[in-house]
Amino acid sequence: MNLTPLIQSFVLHFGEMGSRWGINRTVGQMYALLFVSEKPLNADEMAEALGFSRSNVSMGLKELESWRLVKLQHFPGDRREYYSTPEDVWAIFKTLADERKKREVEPTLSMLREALMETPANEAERHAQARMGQMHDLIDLTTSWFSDIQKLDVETLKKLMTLGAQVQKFLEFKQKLSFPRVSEKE
Amino acid sequence: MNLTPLIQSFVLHFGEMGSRWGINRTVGQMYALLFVSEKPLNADEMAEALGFSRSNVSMGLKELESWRLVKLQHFPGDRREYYSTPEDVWAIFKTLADERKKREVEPTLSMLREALMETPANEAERHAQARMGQMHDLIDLTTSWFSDIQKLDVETLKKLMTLGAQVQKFLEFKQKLSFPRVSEKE
DNA sequence: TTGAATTTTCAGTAATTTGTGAAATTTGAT
DNA sequence: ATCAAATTTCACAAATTACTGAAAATTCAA
Repeated sequence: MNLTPLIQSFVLHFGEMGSRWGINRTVGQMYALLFVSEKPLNADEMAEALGFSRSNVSMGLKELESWRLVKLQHFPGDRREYYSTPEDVWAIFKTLADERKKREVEPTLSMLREALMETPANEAERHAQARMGQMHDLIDLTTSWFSDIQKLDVETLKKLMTLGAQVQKFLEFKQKLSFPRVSEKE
Repeated sequence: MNLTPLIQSFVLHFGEMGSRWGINRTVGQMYALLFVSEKPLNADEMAEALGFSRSNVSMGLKELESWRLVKLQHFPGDRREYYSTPEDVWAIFKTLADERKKREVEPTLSMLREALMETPANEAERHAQARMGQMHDLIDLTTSWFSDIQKLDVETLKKLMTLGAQVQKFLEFKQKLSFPRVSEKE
């Protein structure tokens, strides 16, 4: 791996983290390399920089494309394909969240909903369904909220986050508007 | 696996999902089994229900304990250890988030901060640092916001989520308070 | 069309991760 | 202290996943 120590440590860390999140280590490294690269890279450059076989890079890029995490482009007079990552880190984050939602959250919600349709055969199943219901509601609420939030433009999102737990005050305020003049209890 | 089809499909799905998130499939299944179980289970019961070896269950439980995802308890006159999951799904979610933050997010932020301290040796490194800075800020903002939000009690949290993107209105409102009487342009 | 450049596929191997059974350790009742 | 019950450890085997090189397929310029 002929990268400067600075970039190398980033690439290696990212590969390591990737593997903890169910992403192949070398794919994580490829992504990290593209992320910090000044200019788009072709597969040979990546294979060379990371010390992987050309075919491994090809498969890794396919994987990254399926996650919509890389952009493909061409340069005039050069047949090779050049890859890069979007510049906007928030956009990247959103893409990743969307894709995980589609691949993991939605199938899980479907499975839970189907299980909840069944008539429980005994007390154990009745209890299991109650638990699945709790899990379903948590996932459902969390992810719909998340996609709501995602629709905000980045600047609004940043403001919201910077505000942090202050939002609580807003909720209290809203509460008062809905039930004016009610005593302070609760 | 001598479980009813309803419970079995939940357990299997959960194992599958676990493995996509970097969690050993059998550990995922063990967790799922405990999650839907009416009463705490001991290791032998789990091994029996899931068809795993006793030693595999032992290691899986250690793993789950390290994530603080299971509760251990004893019953009078029984030396064996019984495991269960917390009843409150939101509490479970928070534990998981805390643990992932500690294990993955914080080390990543440290790595990024260290990289950002270095003096860039050339233009490529300068650019890489800029990118790492962007990533650092996103992770930092997102996670501090998340831990702020997490501090809210569950009821408030639910209200907030139910509100969804309406929060935007709050932000606009706040904006007006900070700069009253300024013309409407952005 | 031909053929060189480029990318993809895939069968086989390598590496890693997971699971097991037997042995060792710990626990607690007597 | 002793011993059986319970749990943990760990070396090995099994299973899964990742990587490679060679061959096949695709692309595009001439």
